[in-house]
Order: sequence, then structure tokens, then C-alpha cells
Amino acid sequence: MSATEISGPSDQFTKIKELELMPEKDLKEKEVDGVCREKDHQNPGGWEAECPPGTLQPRILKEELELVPVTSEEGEKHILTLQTVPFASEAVELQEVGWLSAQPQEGMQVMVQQAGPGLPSLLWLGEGPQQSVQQCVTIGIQEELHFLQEMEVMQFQVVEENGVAATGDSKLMSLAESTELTKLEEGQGKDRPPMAAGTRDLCFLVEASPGEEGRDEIILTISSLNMEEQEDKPAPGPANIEEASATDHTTKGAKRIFSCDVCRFTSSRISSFNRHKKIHTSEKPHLCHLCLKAFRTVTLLRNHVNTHTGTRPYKCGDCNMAFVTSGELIRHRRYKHTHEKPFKCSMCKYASVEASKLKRHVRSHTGERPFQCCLCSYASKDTYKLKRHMRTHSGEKPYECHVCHARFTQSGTMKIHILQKHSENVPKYQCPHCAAIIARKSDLRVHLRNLHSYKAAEMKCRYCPATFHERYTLIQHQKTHKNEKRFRCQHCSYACKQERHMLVHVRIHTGEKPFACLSCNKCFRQKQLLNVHFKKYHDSNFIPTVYKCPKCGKDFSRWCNMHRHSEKCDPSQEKSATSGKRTRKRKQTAPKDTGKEDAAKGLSEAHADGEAAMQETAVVRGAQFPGEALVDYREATAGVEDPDEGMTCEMLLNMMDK
DNA sequence: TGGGTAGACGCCCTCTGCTGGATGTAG
DNA sequence: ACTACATCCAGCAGAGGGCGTCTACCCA
Repeated sequence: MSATEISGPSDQFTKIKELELMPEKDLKEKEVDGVCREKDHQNPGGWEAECPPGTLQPRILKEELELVPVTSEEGEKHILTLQTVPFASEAVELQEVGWLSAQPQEGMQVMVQQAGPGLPSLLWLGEGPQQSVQQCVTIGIQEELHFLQEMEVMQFQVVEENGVAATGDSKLMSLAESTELTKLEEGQGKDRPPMAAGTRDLCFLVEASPGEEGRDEIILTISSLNMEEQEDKPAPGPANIEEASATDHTTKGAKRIFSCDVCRFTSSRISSFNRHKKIHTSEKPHLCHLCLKAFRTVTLLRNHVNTHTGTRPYKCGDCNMAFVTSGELIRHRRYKHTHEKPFKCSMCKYASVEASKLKRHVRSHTGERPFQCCLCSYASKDTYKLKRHMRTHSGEKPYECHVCHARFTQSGTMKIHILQKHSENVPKYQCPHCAAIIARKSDLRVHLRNLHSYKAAEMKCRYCPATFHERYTLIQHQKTHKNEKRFRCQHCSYACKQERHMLVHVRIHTGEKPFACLSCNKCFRQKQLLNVHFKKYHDSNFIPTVYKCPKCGKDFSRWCNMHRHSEKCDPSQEKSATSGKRTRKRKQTAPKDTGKEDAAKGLSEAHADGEAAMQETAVVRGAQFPGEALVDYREATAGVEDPDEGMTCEMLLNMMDK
């Protein structure tokens, strides 16, 4: 066997070419030396007792032995039992590693040669270091698992039934079959090293099947029989897939059942089983001539080639869709046209076209979340959601707005963004209970929840004793109180919106002036008026604001006076105009002109200070030109012959309330 | 053995709805 | 200026539809 003929690392089988087969009569001889005894056949359980510790899993042995009678065909039956041992030297190309324990012919040895990294090792059968191709056994096992050099003990047991080139069923060998014929005892054979204590058990099952037609060869597939370990393993991954093999479980007098050691597949038909085995191999002999992709079957290759050529032979009669396979077409028609949904949920009305969809749906009932995030506690019900969730950890934003290049984690988010930001005729959502129009449906839902939902706790109107259970009606109700002067004076026609304003007003009638100046004992009905008074007459740090007329440059202490002046100011006629309105001007400027004298010389003190306070308040509120407030003030005082202090302040407070 | 069919699995998509921070506005 | 509140907006997850691909099984 040349190097190129050696199966590569991806190959799972071992080829034995022109293997020297041992005739069954040799088995008899084998019994003599105690390697294999008739007793073993009759009492397979004895294997368990006599098996070297650690060579095989006892539990498995029992199971196998119960299930599988050993039925050897007439004629030749050959056993090859190989064992490997740890090497003493690592730097040898050919090393003696084992022996034929079944019938160790004189001088017959098994040699192993590592063909190189990633390449299978070679087992040589023959006398001495013979390297004849005819005597070569290629162990094509994944190197990471089965480098012979790494094994303490490895046992290959091969039964060849009815010759190498037999057709029909493959030569599957059960462990039990081999136990009938082979018995290994601890310490058997003088060259056999004892097993190391605590050594991990490694036992491999070798299945034999005919090789390529017309070629005289057997294909051996070697797999691990460490069943306990397999049970703990998840579904076979790429590593252990390569170990695919089979065990046939045959009950006495019953049909033979072939079960896959890699998955749970079982079959009573060897042809089905053989077909199944291929799914655990990477053997793909059918190459696409266009892209060199390999496929297991001609049908798969044909379907693949159709994807290159665009050939979709199965066309839908109801739409323009076409598919590569008939199954796709049938499913498409169910989804789009017939709406046939054979899979119905027993817990709700959901039905689906595909069983997998129903299975996924049922998780919404059971709460099952099989797909766990490795970075947080999140677990999802399907793989896609987990994949989508992982973007929250990676920060990946695969979706980009083609207009503003903003990036998004989900396509739906980007779609909404484009719709709301870059589209015309954006749909709006009208609230069915009020005039609100909201851009997003979800926000309309929030709106409905906050404003139009029934609240168990009563909400009180801030202006009256009314109570409400819906926030929207409360707000609408409170608006009715706006501009409503609910507080009416018992002594005059005055009315106001706030009670505190009425309290101040009533002092006009009672004459009460509770705010006294500490410096001059002058009393005021309002604290704010006292403050203005104090600043003006008793605070040396107080710097009165000066307002200049933009037309004539004249200074005013109050903005309202300046404003009033400037409205009628004509610099060219300033002299006559001024003289013509002497009284008015004097009144306007009375506080300034009279200095600290009583306001009786001009506008009433209350009126003047009220206007000043209003101005001050307006400035505090950030209004540079409180003209609007002033207009309100004027309107409020219009027609008042002698503006009352209380009334002025009430108006002021009302305006402040605004 | 190949073709048809059904089922399984995976991937990607859309639609939907909730959430919380940002922002605008009224009081 | 501050607060409360409504709306805007992006992030994120739930649910389900549709299709590509592959395997198992049946049958001619």
C-alpha cells in the first residue's frame, strides 16, 4: 500500500488487504493455549470474569452477551486480536507493539508505524518487520483519539465470516461474537505487559465490511466501545462522528436489530443500516464539477447542481415559485395556498405546516428554554433567538440605515427607524378616546395604559373635591377649572381663582396690614410689598434698575413707565409733549420725583409698588420685557379710580399665577 | 438502487410588544 | 429653575412564517 492509498485523517475505515486469515480450525488450536476456549462460547459471561480489568466495561459486556448469540458461519472464521502497549522509545519508526493473541503464530508480529502527523498509523502483520503491502493494516482512526502510541491497551477483535469477498451483509462483529472466540486473560502471553493501574479503559470495536467491488479488501471501521462515556456525551460531534460503527443486538430467535453506536438509529435491515452508517462518515464520492463540493449521493449532487444552474423543476401552479425538490413545493403550497396545517397544538388553537414549528410553539406553553447563553442567564427557546441575543454581548449592529448610516441590532428596528425618520406619509395612530395622534403603535398602547385605563385608586381634582378613576378624564376636568374664578368676595364684586389671593383681598375690607417694616414701622397687606419697600428705602446696597427710553434716552426707574413713555415719545416734540402731560407725567414719575415721600403725591403707593413688584417678578421669571404682564396689569387696573393696594396685589398674584 | 415523500433541523425573516432613556412641554 | 408627564426612540425579546438542506422511509 502506497502512502497515497492510505486513508487520510478524515477516513474512518481501516483497510486490510489480503489479510492472512486464520482458518476456524486454528481456533481450536487457540483453545489449547488458553487464549480462546469453548467455555467462552457457552458461557460468555465468563468473559467478564476473566477479562483483564479495565479492558472492557463489564456492564456493556453483560448487555452484549445477553443479546448476542454467537453464530459462526460454516467455513472459515478468523480472529485477529491486537493489542498495543506503551512504547519504551519514542524515536523508532517501526515498533513492535503487539501480538496475535488469538493464535500467536510463531514469529508473527504486529507492527505499528506512524505515517506522519495527521496520517494514520500502520499495523503490519507478518513475520518480523515485514512491510509488504499485502500484510499491511492501516489504522485510519482520528489521530487525536487513537494514536496507538497513546494507548495503554487497545484491543482489536476481528471476525471475518465466509471469506473476505463475501457479499450481502457486512461482516459486523459484535463484542459478544468476539468473546465467544477470544478470551484474554491477564498476564496472558509472556510479552504482554500488565495494564497500568488506573488506566482509562479503551476498547474498540472493529466492524468489517467488503471493500470496493472487485477489489480484494475488507474495510474495517473502528469505534470506541466505552459506552458509559458515550452516554455522557452529547450528540456526536465532528470528533466522535468519525468513530461510527455498529453493534447488532440480536435476541435469540428474533430478528436481528442493527443499532448504531453513534446515534440511536436501529434497523432490522442491513441495507438500511449500511445506508445509515454513511451519515457518520465524511465519505462523499460525488463531486460537483462546478464547485468541487462533494456529496454522498447522486440525488444530493443533482439537487446541488440545480442550484448552480438555477434549475427548479418543481413549479408551483398558483404562483411563480419553483423549487428543487417536490417536498419543497408541497410545503410551499401548504404555506401559501392550501394553508393545510396538519400539526395542531393540543393546548391552544395553534396549528402549523411543519412539526418543528409546533415543537417550537409548544415551548411557549412549557416555558422550556433549551438554548442557554454562555455569558448571562438568558436562555432562549430556539437557536435564532440565542444568536440574536448574543449581539447584545458582542455589540454587533449588522443593520445599517442606507440614508443616515445609523446602525441597528435588529432589522425590524432599522425598518421602523427608516419609516419614521426618512419616509413620507408616515402612518400615525389616532387614540380612539381622545385627539392624541401618536407615531408608534406601542406608544399608543402606553398612552392608553396611562391615560385611558381604569385605576383602582381614586385621583382627586386639585381644585375641587371631584375624584376620578381615569387619568384623562381627571385632566380634562381640571382644565375646566382654568380661568375659573371660583372665589368671590363677599364685600365686593372681586373674584379670583385661588383662595390665597382672596385672603389677601379681604384685607382691603378688614384693613388688616400684617406686614410691618422693621425700620419705619410702615405696614403692608402683603409681604412682597413690604420687601419692595424695604429694598427701596432701607437697603443701602439696593441699586435701582434704570430703564432708558430708546427714543429720547430719558431714564426711568420702572420699565412700565419707560414703556408707557416711549409709546408716545417724539423727540422732536419732546418739550411740548412733556409740558402738555405734566400731571400725567408727574403721576407716573411720582415715586421717583418724590423720593422717599409717601405715594399719595402720585399714583397710590400700592399701585406703584404693585407695578414695581410685578416688574420685579417678571424679571425674576426671566422675562426681559414683561410687556405682556404689564398690559395685563394695566387692563386690571383700568377703570379703577383709585387703585386699591389689595386689588393691585391680587391682580399681580393672578398674573404671577399665570 | 433511485425517486418520491415526510420529517427534522437550521437559518433568516417579519411582526409584535415591552422597556427605559431622551426629549419636549406644560404647570 | 424645577418637576411631572407625554411622546419619541432604540434596544430587545417573543412568536411565528417561509424556505434550504438533509435524512429516513417506502416503493417501484
